[in-house]
Amino acid sequence: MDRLGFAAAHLTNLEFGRDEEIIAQGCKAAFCYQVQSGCVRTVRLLEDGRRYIGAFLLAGDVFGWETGLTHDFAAESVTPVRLRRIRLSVLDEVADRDHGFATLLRHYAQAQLRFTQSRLILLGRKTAAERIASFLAEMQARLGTRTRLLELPMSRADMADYLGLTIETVCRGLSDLKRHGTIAVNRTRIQIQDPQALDRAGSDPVH
Amino acid sequence: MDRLGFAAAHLTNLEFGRDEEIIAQGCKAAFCYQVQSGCVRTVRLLEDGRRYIGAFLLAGDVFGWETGLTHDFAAESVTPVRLRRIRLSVLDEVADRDHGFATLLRHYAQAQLRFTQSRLILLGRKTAAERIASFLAEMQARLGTRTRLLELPMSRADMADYLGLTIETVCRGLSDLKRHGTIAVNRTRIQIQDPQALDRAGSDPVH
DNA sequence: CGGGCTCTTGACGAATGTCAATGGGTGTGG
DNA sequence: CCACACCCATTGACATTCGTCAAGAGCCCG
Repeated sequence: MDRLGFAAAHLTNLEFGRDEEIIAQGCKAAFCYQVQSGCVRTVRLLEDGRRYIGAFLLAGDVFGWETGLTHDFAAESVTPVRLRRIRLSVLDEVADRDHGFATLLRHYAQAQLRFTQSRLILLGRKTAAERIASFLAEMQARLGTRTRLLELPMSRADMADYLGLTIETVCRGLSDLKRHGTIAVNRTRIQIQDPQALDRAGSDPVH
Repeated sequence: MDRLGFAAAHLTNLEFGRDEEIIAQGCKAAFCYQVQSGCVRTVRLLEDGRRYIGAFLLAGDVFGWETGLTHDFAAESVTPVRLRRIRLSVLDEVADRDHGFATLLRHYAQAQLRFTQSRLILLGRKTAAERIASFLAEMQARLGTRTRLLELPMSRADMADYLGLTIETVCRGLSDLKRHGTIAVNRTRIQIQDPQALDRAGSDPVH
């Protein structure tokens, strides 16, 4: 999605601090956003307070474009973030004029769909321990650290709501991995000591 | 996706019986398919035999197009089905020539993504009873029966693997709804007696 | 140094999975 | 046409996993 840049005249730069609302749940969809730096979460609340996190967005990721008329998910900053914003109507116009860009958008949508589908199996069929291990593997891949030290941007509560678990279960899962010597844990700092054991614990058939 | 028809020269019609394999998991992606009649499921297996169903496809639905190089999910017929098949490379060509079709594809991908995301919250945060009620409501909407009689095409095992539950839990959930007078059950025939109670039981914030 | 976070751990309970037995329908072959 | 067998659905008893509630520890910031 780097070619978003060529519509530069229509881009607005924005900044948010920690834990601020970027998009309200259910509001009318007008803009989409690309993360320049920092981390954003998409959030959906049920009436009784249950919370679910649809995605964590990192530098380069785009959100808010998959929407229909309204945003089904809210978007909030996890860390301080810098964003670029573009009007959805402009995005559509550009896609109409520029074939290559339209193709890019379509492929991006397909990739997102594949990613989301593989999360379904995680939530539908994996145990708590497997979800946690998969999550750490995912984050290591996405944060792109060749080193084995992960600096997670999000809290345990965010992890829990992303994985369909509770805070306590996430803690226990991390502690188990620690006991087995697979990782070392210090708050949001995770040292991966045995990557193969981590992959095995996540039991990901693909990736 | 009805405009698939205008590439008629490249369409192949296919038929399958009950429980046949249409696409093998992990095979190279060459074609995509549209359901003409009947029901198809997409399936993913973990090594230890756990099974997950990604989607049920009904008449009009398209599958196999969201793929990268290989199909992450297998596709199998639930009932006897009639399908139309088109080569993915042809689909891309048509999208390159025809703006409107490219836009259609993109919007279809976005709609699928939104649907899949709302399934994440179902698997991540809903109880067994809520999942079952949501499923029945979904099927009623998709089968488009104005009457309140549902003829489910799939077995309890399929429902369970779609909802991230076991067969037994699905049965118990249906029995509970029956006890409350919300539905009547006879195998795959479901009579919805109290649609409002069903919606409440599913606690869907959107839709 | 103290207050308020978040994280961690333990004890317990509830929801769901597992294992097993039974029942009811459907299809097939006699 | 009937009988049997098989498959699927259902139900019960029990086990396990995960959530809930509660307490305490560590850390960050004023």
